[in-house]
Amino acid sequence: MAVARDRSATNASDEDGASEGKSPRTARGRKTLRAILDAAAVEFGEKGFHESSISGITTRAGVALGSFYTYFDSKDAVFRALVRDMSTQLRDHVTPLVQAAPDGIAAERIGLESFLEFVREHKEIYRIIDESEFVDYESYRHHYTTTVERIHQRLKAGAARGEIRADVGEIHAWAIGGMNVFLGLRFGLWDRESNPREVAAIANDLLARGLRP
Amino acid sequence: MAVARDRSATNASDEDGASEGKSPRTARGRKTLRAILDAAAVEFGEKGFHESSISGITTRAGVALGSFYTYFDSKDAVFRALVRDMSTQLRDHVTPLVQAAPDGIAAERIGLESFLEFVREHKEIYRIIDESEFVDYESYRHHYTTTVERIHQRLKAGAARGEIRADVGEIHAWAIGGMNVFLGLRFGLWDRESNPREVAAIANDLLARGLRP
DNA sequence: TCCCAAGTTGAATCCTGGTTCAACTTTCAG
DNA sequence: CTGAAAGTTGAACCAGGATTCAACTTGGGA
Repeated sequence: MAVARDRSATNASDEDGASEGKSPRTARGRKTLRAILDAAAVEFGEKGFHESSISGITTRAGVALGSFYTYFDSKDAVFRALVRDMSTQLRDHVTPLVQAAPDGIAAERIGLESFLEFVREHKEIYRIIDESEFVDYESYRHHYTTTVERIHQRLKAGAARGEIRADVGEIHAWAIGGMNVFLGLRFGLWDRESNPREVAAIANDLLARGLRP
Repeated sequence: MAVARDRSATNASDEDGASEGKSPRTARGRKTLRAILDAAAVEFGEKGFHESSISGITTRAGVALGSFYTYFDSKDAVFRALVRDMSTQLRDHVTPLVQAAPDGIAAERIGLESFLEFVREHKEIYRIIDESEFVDYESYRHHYTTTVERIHQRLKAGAARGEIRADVGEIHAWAIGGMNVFLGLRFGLWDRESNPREVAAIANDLLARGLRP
């Protein structure tokens, strides 16, 4: 839910979610921006981009309609900010857990398991990321490209350590990425009962034999 | 491209793509309906649901704006018809090829390969199916549920024949489904150079060891 | 304390595009 | 051949909602 988290906000560039050259200058402004971003996450997650309205966002945020335009240039702009933000939050949740994995194969199991957990906590993620395909294709492409690239790097690292077959490549990485997204949809979003650990274990078992050297 | 294909149009229910109780009664009407559906596939595929307009569709179809409402109740209604149609076309392309596979593992290879081919021929499919998540969630859920269910059935059949591990289940099916969708996005839609056969072979090799008894 | 930049406000503007409808044309059953 | 049903037409209507803007408020530095 907390969308604009504390960051060591470098300077007045962007880095916070605001549009180019619209960063808040005071504490009051930062508070308002955060309220708008959080409200937008809820509004977009609930209704989707097109059904959402700026006034819906500002009402939720408890600020006036016009204040929105103090921080964002357009409806598209908040959405873009949100996609970047969700993408970052997800990465920040998964990365440290994965890095603590004992080996390359387990890393993928933990990656999936922590992804499932994340989805349970943030049901908005699918609607927001998926809808970026239509609102801002660049963000969409960027999200999946970097996500899969991270998987690919992990696989190569595992291969270097001799834990994974030497010929792993991009195709394997995309296959794993897709597997994760679908399992997240089915067992993270739709079925909130199943146990993420079990799901991840079963999927990982499938993968393990295929990935071993 | 051909969206409303010949069907042994049973009666005046729906079965063709038109809205409830709006089926054409004459040859002229059927021709117009087909033109509208084909145009809608192109328009939606190109611009997405919200950027598309009814007038854009009717212009492409070469008919007047009002004629649209002779066959569909609303913009949503054509979209729904289109999702059902793409979903059916895809199934009809893949199923016979898969059924001719020598064994359960090869079936999945051929399933992926033929899916990649289909995507190359129908770039609209991703935009249309994906956007149904926002326009008509039921259709969206239905599409993926039935698609994965088909994979699941194949796996179980393979298991019964002893070609696939006996404990295959829904999780494996969703994993494969996700893998296919992502590989389709990356190597069917984005990169139109790569060879579907090779991609499918590599992905299937990953799977094979995990699926064998 | 005073002042100005930063921030807030919400009514008014503007525009897009879905949907309606009444007049007109074509088809085809009897 | 003929009339009613089916189909066609596109101008006009209308709602929703993004964006603008000029007046107003706040807060912190000098």
